[in-house]
Amino acid sequence: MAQRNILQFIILGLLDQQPRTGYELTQAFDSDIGEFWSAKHSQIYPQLSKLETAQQVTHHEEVSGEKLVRKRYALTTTGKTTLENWLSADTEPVVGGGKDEFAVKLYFIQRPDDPRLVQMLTKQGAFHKQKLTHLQEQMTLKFPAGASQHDFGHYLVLDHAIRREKAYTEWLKAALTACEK
Amino acid sequence: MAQRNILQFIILGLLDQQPRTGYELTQAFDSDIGEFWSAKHSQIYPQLSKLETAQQVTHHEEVSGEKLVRKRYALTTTGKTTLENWLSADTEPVVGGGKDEFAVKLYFIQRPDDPRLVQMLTKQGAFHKQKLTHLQEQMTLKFPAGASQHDFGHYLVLDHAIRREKAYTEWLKAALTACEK
DNA sequence: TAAATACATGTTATTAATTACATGTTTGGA
DNA sequence: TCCAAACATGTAATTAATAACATGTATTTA
Repeated sequence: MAQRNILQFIILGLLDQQPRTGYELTQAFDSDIGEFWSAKHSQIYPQLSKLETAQQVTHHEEVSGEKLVRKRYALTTTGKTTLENWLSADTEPVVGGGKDEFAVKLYFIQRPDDPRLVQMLTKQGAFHKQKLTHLQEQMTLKFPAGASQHDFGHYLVLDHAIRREKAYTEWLKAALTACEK
Repeated sequence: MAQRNILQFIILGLLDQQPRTGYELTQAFDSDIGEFWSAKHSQIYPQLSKLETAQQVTHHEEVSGEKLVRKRYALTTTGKTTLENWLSADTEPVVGGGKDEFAVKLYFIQRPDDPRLVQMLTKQGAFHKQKLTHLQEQMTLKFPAGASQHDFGHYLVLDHAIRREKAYTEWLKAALTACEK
């Protein structure tokens, strides 16, 4: 893509929650936030450098063990301002709702009796059902009492992800029904 | 990103439906298929050239009016085979469910009483509700009798898009309720 | 104690995608 | 008949993102 470098703001947001290392930032994209954004370490480390050059973040070095040096990054006041500005700015809704190779494939399979359809739908269904289960487990684990006062954003995105996966599995189920009759 | 050049297969799929010009392919991404994939003409024209070099497509020239030359592309048998192979191949489900700047923003707004929340949720809600309505109109327009034998894939992705937008609006509504109490 | 795995940080090469540049034609309406 | 909008096709510059390259440390476990 060629977005407006949203990654930088996400990094600022994560560092606002708590100071983190590049490694920890990378890990963050493997958990909840990964449902709605992703980035590899090869994108994160250079971005951290740029943010530091731009005075948005600073780091201090931590030594663990004998020689391992870890760089823990934190927001500067400038960085905090940048983050707040982004959070307060209008978010233009993305028109095309993301990319979905599977959906596109189905688009090109015209006939409901295509021999490949059932297997395709079943397989994807299994995957998304499993993912849904995992997300629901996360929810009961992290928010056993429902929406919380602190961590409200976290609750919202988890709920979002669950609803999305639910809708996805239901779509697959309906599709399966529609092509079996 | 750096996908496995899925665009090429989508172009093949679109050309399999009917021969098209680069311009018409571009337009295709503004309609239904645009819900699950997008591409600009600056990506399409070069890709068409590559596909032609690779013998996947051919074109013939049409003259309209005095001098305007249109290139209408069609699949070769090789191209048809490539397409079928792609359609038959396993589709690995994408782990991270796409990117959503709005969702990420909410993630960083911890407090449910944040003064920005209501406006944000309301605004996005209006957009997605409108989009949902538009999609539902498309559905009743194109498939007044429900799922069709021909054009089944088209029906599926429309249904998919509708369910997605419905889930999105319901999430926003629930979020609004949750942060207002 | 050896090996495997996780921790940790970077760079390089390549691909995917958008934005902007560039040019011209056709059609329909004011 | 002029003008705007849609039609039509390309290229160039830049950015975003992934995959692969590269290297080394710390911890756990067999």
